[in-house]
Amino acid sequence: MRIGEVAAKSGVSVRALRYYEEQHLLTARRNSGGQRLYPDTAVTRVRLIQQLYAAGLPSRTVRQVLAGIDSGKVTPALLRSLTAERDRIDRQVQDLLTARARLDDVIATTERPGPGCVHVDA
Amino acid sequence: MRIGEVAAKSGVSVRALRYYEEQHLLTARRNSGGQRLYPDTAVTRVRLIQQLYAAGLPSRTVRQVLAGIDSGKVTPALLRSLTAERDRIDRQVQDLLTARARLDDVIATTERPGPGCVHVDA
DNA sequence: CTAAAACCTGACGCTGACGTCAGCTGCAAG
DNA sequence: CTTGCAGCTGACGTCAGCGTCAGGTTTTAG
Repeated sequence: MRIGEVAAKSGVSVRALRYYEEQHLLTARRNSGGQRLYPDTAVTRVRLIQQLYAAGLPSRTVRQVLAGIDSGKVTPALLRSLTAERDRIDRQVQDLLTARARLDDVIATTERPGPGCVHVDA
Repeated sequence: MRIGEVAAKSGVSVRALRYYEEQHLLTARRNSGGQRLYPDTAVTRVRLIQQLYAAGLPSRTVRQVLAGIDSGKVTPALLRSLTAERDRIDRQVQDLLTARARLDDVIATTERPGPGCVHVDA
């Protein structure tokens, strides 16, 4: 597969794929003309990269995770890093739910008019 | 209260407070020397700002939310904006939980050794 | 064979929420 | 009075994940 097809199938831009290569997240063979050739598994790998990015992992950590998966073994250092990220994700989910509740407060004051009084305390 | 105390009590930097003023999220009186003077309520307001930022709202939207709270009324346009943000938050939480599950996969392969086989499909 | 896609490598631009430095002023303490 | 921290206003730096040209090559369709 060439880069355009991988981009289409994985839903990211061609630029992003080249960026991933720069960051050593994704490698590709080259044909005689210098164009990148990807195996079919690249599509899933890209989707995984996107998911990890969506979780706020920096490319450095994504690289470590992928290295762990590729080698089939996870170093203790990576393990600590992963559990730390997992905990961070849990906190972030809590933050999001808190903010969500705040938004609902504001939304509710409109739907139920009257002396609009959003709880702003602590 | 002067800016340093607000920063300490709300857990953000002095720079951030001045930035909030630039963005019209937070106003302050000035003393004769030009220094900012904040009411006690500023601390709670700053925490609210932080929570909304943590949810990924851009300062433009935060400004609208604060305006809505300050005036006690929410315009239909803001309401649409808020529900859109709320839906975005819901999607983001889902993404985070998905990524969290992936991290758990990787973590699990280590704790239970063997032919390490993380599900990377779709 | 030729035109049009698709691909290539740089390299600069963008966005947002601040960090940080420079150079100056205000203010409370000894 | 003076020392020294706290505050002030610009204004440029940062970082990440790409977007977007520019200018040239390779592949594909007709």
